[in-house]
Amino acid sequence: MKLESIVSEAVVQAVKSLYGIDFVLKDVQLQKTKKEFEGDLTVVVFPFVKAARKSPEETAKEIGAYVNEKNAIITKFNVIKGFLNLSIGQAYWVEQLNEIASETNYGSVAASADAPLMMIEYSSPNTNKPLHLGHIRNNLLGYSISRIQAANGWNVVKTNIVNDRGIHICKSMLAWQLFGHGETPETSGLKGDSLVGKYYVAFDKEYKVQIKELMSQGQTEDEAKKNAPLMIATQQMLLDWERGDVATRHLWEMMNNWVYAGFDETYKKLGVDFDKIYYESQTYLVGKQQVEDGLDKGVFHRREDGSVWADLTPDGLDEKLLLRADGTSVYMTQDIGTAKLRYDDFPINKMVYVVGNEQNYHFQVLALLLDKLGFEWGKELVHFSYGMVELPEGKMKSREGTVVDADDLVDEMVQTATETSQELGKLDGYTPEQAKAISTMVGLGALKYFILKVDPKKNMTFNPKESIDFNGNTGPFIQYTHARIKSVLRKAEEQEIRVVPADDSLSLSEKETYLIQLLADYPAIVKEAGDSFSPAVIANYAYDLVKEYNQFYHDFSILREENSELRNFRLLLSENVAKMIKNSMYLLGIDVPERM
RNA sequence: GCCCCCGUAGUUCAAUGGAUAGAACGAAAGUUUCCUAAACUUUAAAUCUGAGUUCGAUUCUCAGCGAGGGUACCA
Repeated sequence: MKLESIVSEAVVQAVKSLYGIDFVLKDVQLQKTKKEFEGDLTVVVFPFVKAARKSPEETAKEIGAYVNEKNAIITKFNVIKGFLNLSIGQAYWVEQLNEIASETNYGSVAASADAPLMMIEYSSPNTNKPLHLGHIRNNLLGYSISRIQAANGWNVVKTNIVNDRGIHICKSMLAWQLFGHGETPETSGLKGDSLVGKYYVAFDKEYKVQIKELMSQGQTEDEAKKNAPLMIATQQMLLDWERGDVATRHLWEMMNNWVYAGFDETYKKLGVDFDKIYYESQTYLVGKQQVEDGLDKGVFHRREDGSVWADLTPDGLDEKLLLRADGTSVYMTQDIGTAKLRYDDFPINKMVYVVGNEQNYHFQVLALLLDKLGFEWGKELVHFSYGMVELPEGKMKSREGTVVDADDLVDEMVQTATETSQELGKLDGYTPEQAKAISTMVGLGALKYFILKVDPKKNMTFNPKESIDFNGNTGPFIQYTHARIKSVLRKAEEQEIRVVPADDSLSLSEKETYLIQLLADYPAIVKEAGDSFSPAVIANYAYDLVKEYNQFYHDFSILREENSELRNFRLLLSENVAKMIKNSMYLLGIDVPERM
């Protein structure tokens, strides 16, 4: 049984016996005892003070004395104000360590065949420009949360909806037609997605010129935006695309294929993947059909100009456009169609959308619309809403060229890792392939950890001028600690020291028992990360563990310890710290090296 | 206008309503005949303002100030 449960139960029993009041386990507030006080686990006794009709100190003392006497694993207690600090005997900790050591995947719940299925959508790029830093956060969060939910016993299907059609794609296509002179990735040497992105920017540049011109002729800004020849041509192109015009489709296919090749490279570089990819071009018609069905059912209405709307004012929201006056579909139409296809394809129990918080409203609406259309799972969808990545100057804007390109950033990180390794002489004597593999791991680790350690709900700032650190609370710090432990374990092996279960007659330091306590926390951390959709919980845990271990490593000898039982214990402890580092980094999608 | 988020050391991030608000970077000072110094130790440094609820508020409520996002034919 878990320590927390044992103690909670003991306290409930103590309160009942001492004061005759019934509390439930949930009422017992437990926390790790702060470092500056003696003890392992602290009970907050304020909730019981009223029932006890005594001062907080007295109540704490009485409860402390009771649980100390009745429970063998509680060996000591002390009281400070309303806080009851309990010390847990080390026999318990040693037993815990042996148990942790016996399970390779301690803390993970394997999914059974009939486990519920969670589909997680992430990435969801537009095919008009390359991926940038915002997409990196999305991809890393989506990938990590998939692993975390799998570790919590879910069957997970990772999915991606590629927004491969629509007015934005037509902009790139039109600009390429007008200004491209037949340029291809091969002739330009550019990555396919970058090439297409170049024309998206070119479109915007020319569009702005046209707007300015029309405004100088006396049109308002809104009129000019509507009447600019480029915009009219783009809208025509979208209509041509929707009615299947061969030349338009051909151009579209060609340019999208360039983009896919580019995306594949970036995904591979980031180490993310998908089980099932949907394309908007294949789902939007299903969406349109769903909207038509909604019209028939009377849940939507058509305006005089032909546009279709959902009236959400009874739900406290606005009216929402579902089909434009010209009959073309919008973002929402597509999402409805995609949802329909997904639920036809998979027995989904929970649908998760990893999408930025700028779309909170969109998903509020989507949930309502799906519900109105009769999908019983509509209201159950989870919008895993994460914050924006901002630059010190503010938001990134792809049209203004202030975005941080995903490929460039990864390359820079790996480059910095390579240089740092060389400076420190860490990779001397390694083959170039080995050195490259380690630098890649470390560079990516730094980037991923930097992004994932932040609470996903919060906006975060990234300063491109200051490179991401490799010291302190960073991925490389955690990777380094793993490599360090592995080095010790290799040396132990060379000395033919076999690591066996620990002996409970040892005398352990506080640092050592605290490390075991941290290891034993892992299952609860994995659960919390899953419940709250927060890889940051895992990241912070790993950092705490590693920080604590490095202090231990500094203060104590492992291989040079003369007492062989103690030496064995420390090796076992180290081995399991390494295991937990590796397991927790796995949940973040970060690899850890054997040496660095 | 309306709706939603956010405001913690110089900077980037932590803190289920609980003890003296934790880290990291940066700044200052130290640790290496010793298992990897990408480490360890020490110092200085913060809850936007004002009320309220509470035994107890960074956390909850209200008001103010400041920043960001959304808001009906972009995705």
